[in-house]
Amino acid sequence: MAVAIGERKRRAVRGELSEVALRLLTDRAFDSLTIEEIAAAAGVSRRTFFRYFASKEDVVFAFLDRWAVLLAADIVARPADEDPVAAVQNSFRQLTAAYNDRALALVRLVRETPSLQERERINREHLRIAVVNALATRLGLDSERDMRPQILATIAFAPLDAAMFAWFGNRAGEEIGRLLDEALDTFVRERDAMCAGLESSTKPQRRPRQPGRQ
Amino acid sequence: MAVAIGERKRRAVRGELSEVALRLLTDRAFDSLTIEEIAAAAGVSRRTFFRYFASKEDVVFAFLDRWAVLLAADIVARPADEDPVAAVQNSFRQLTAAYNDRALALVRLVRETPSLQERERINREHLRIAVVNALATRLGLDSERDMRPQILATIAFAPLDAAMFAWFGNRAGEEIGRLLDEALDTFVRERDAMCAGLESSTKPQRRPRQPGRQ
DNA sequence: GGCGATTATGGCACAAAGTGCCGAATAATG
DNA sequence: CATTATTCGGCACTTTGTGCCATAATCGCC
Repeated sequence: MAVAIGERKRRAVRGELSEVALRLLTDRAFDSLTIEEIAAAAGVSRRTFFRYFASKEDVVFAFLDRWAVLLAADIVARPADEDPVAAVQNSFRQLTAAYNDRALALVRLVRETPSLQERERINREHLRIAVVNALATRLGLDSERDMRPQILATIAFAPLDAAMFAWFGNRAGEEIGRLLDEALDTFVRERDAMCAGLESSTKPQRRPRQPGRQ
Repeated sequence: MAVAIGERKRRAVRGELSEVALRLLTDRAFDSLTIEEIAAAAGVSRRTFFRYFASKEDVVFAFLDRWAVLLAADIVARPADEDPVAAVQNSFRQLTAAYNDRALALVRLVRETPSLQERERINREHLRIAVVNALATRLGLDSERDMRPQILATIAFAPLDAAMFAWFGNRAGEEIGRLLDEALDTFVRERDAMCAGLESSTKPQRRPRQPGRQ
């Protein structure tokens, strides 16, 4: 039986398709580029394209997905004694530092294409879930029953989100690492005011029963 | 000129379309339901459907969008002296209390339909942006230059997200208000540990320059 | 109420995504 | 070389979403 060592060839074709599509996308808008053209430029048929990518968006995220996987893996692999929230920060800092120009151009493309933004949102959600599970594992908690991993993940992402948002917005020129520094600084300096306000205003309204589980 | 008091009729048709679609969706899966059927059941043509809704998803979110708008408006309209983070909590608590069964069934539908989940993500993003702007206005800050509104919004959403996630997940039976209480409680009790860990681990690594703005 | 203008509607055609199916080319195995 | 599995290409089909135009409903006005 020809049991398909074609796994190697399959990768090659997939890479070629990505390559061609990304090259075409430097000139054209994502929506105006049809799969017909991508397939033709790569020398395969439209039908074959769909055997390698489930959708037009996939051909762009073939790169970006890898980045997210890398980040998640790095977070999980960090030393167990490191603070979980800090671990997320450090992994992020490390991977953004290694960002090459091509990935940066891709991020730009995603930012100005609605259908790609959707995929990015899904990616972020997956990443978040991965982080939640990683944090739960570190703390020895069940993320299905205990809310702490969820809360911790949100806290960890807060400075990241703020930095990314500023970068995507009107501060694209600045370095992402510096923006993250600023976001962390803001977070640390403002935390007392935040928590104080939250505490004083919600507690008198309704006394939450103490959750029984430890 | 027939300047179209048809605004009234337009609303009626839109409502009818929504009504019909939602009724059909109690039996059928979202993906298997075609616009052709919705239009036929409502007594209009497929082409006319697209004059009232831009996509099949819109017909579901005609209801859900209103809820998000209400929440955003309620947050903005809260007394100015109330703590911003607490304001978000209280608005959310108030609106979820008024959640009727239909909206609940809709949320279920969204949860089990990928294409609708996508729209929900967009909704959340819009809501978040609205909250950021509302917080910026309260604090007299420019959300384009200052990261504090971003950070505050994330903090405010953290317990909400945790509560919603638990509710959507394996604790759908419990009351959403109680879950929010638990999330808030967790947040308040854990905040010191979180911030301590974050501080000690990031600062020695790279000293962020103090941002100049006050 | 009738008439001209505006607006909504329906039908048609069309592009493009995505999928199922089948025959042909291709490559591995004996 | 022959067989057999796998991939590829082409074709047809469904569905979404949009542009265009003729027709029917509606409105303002006389």
